Parts: sequence; C-alpha cells; structure tokens
Amino acid sequence: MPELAEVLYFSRRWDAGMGRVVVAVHANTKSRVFRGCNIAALKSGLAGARLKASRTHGKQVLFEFSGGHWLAVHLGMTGALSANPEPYEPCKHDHLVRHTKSLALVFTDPRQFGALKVCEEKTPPAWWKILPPQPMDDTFAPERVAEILQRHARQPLKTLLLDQRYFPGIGNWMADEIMWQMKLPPHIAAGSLAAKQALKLWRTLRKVCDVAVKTIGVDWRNPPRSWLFSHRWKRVNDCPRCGAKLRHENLRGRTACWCPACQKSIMTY
DNA sequence: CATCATGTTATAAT
DNA sequence: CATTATAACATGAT
Repeated sequence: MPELAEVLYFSRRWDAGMGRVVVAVHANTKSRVFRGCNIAALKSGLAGARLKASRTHGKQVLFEFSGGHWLAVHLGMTGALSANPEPYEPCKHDHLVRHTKSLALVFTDPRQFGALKVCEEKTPPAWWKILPPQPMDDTFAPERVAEILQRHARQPLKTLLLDQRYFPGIGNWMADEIMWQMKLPPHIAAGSLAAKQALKLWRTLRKVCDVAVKTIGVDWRNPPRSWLFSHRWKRVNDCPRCGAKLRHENLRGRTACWCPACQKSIMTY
C-alpha cells in the first residue's frame, strides 16, 4: 500500500515505542525482506537499544537507535508497521518484531517486496544523505521538473512519475492522481509538455504530496472526495469531475486509472 | 483456475 | 553510452 504519505503514517506507528528499551528481537530469517541484510548485526544492534528518532524520505524510513544503530525500512508493495500491546505473538507474515516491556513494534509484509537493512554509524548512512529531493521539499525546483521531462522526453509521463530517482515517494495512485488533476492522459510523452505545463506539473506534484501528507500521513484519513483517489478502487467508478466511466489499462506493467473524457492531450485544447 | 495488486531491480532491447 | 521495455520476485484477493 505504501507511497510517501502511507510510509509517513506507518513510520509514526513505530514512534509510539520511542524511548523504550528493546528486550527481545524476533526475526523471520528465511524471509526475502532480509536479502542483503546482516541479521546477526540487526539482532545484536537492536537488542537493548532505545528508539531515538524516525524520519522518512519518499518511500524509505530510517529509524535511529541508541548506540549509533540505524534501521532502514522499505515497505515494498504490501509492507506495514504497527505497534501492538504485549504480550504479542508474531503473525504469519511478521518478519521483524521488536519487543519492549509493554509494546511490540512489528514489520509485516505478505509479498515480501519490502526490505530491511541496518548499519552502525554516528550519522545517517551515506546513501540516505544523497537521496534526491522529494516533490514537496523546498529544494525541489520547477527547473528540475523541466530538465527531467526533457531528458526522458519519450517516456509516458505517468511512467516517468513513478521513477524514484526523480520523484521519490510517488507511487501508482499518486501518479494517476497527478495526471488526472493535470487533465492529461497517462501515456502522453513527457517531452510534449510546454514550459507552462511543466510548471503546472510542479505545482500539482507539490499539492498532491502536501495534501496526502496532511491527511493519510496524519491519521489515514482520505484525501478530498473531489480527488480521483476515492473513486478509483470502487466497483463502479466514474470520474468525480465529469461523470464519465473511468478506464483502467496497463501501462508499462502498472495499472493506469484515468478518465478518457477529461484527460485529453494538450493538442486538443 | 486465471488475473490482478499503492514496488523495485536485473537484464534485454533500442 | 543513454534511455526504454520487460520479467521476476511471493502471497492473497477477486
């Protein structure tokens, strides 16, 4: 489920355990989520440690523990973080459970596309410090959007929006939402946007991210009913703007949900 | 039983 | 070389 706002929401579930000492660590070592992760280091690093801080960047979460231990979490397609009262018995797809005296912090992920990694340093790991700016960051300039559009001119715009190198945290529903708010079809070539449209894309990116963070990110509340968001997964789904039937089609391996009636290419205006 | 799913990455093809 | 396209990963829901 997680895109930037959902990731923020989940990171805050674990914040409930801030300051508590980890008394036991349960890890389902066979799970794919530990690929590339030193499990022994994870267990020894977290045991006895206290959660000091958490932060997110795009779809990444970074937890800081006492003693210079860091745990990075990516939630993949179906990952989730939760805090549960003790005693807590691990469920089927719980891959990591950090037990404290009163609260169990759990990472669960049925499809195991998520990933965990640990490191021991004074400051956040090097790879964290060089993550590209998020769309709602002040350092994310409109010129950056224009450059990206130029560089990947032949890429469908919706597909380009999913590229984490440029738009960290944007996922399938946010990309569709942005295309819908832009009134552009998902397959329009990135390079076909005029300067004015590129600026509008920058604004739309910021707005969708800002509002998602303030709603989903806070308490899982839905974004405005006027958005595509609340309609795209319904059994019968019509465009909340014009009432036309929404279309679902595969674009580069992902489902694009859009309104053929009001998402027209620029040339038709 | 077949298809699909709010993601990433290795590898192939332009 | 730079960019774009596809398959694979593991499990559950429809």
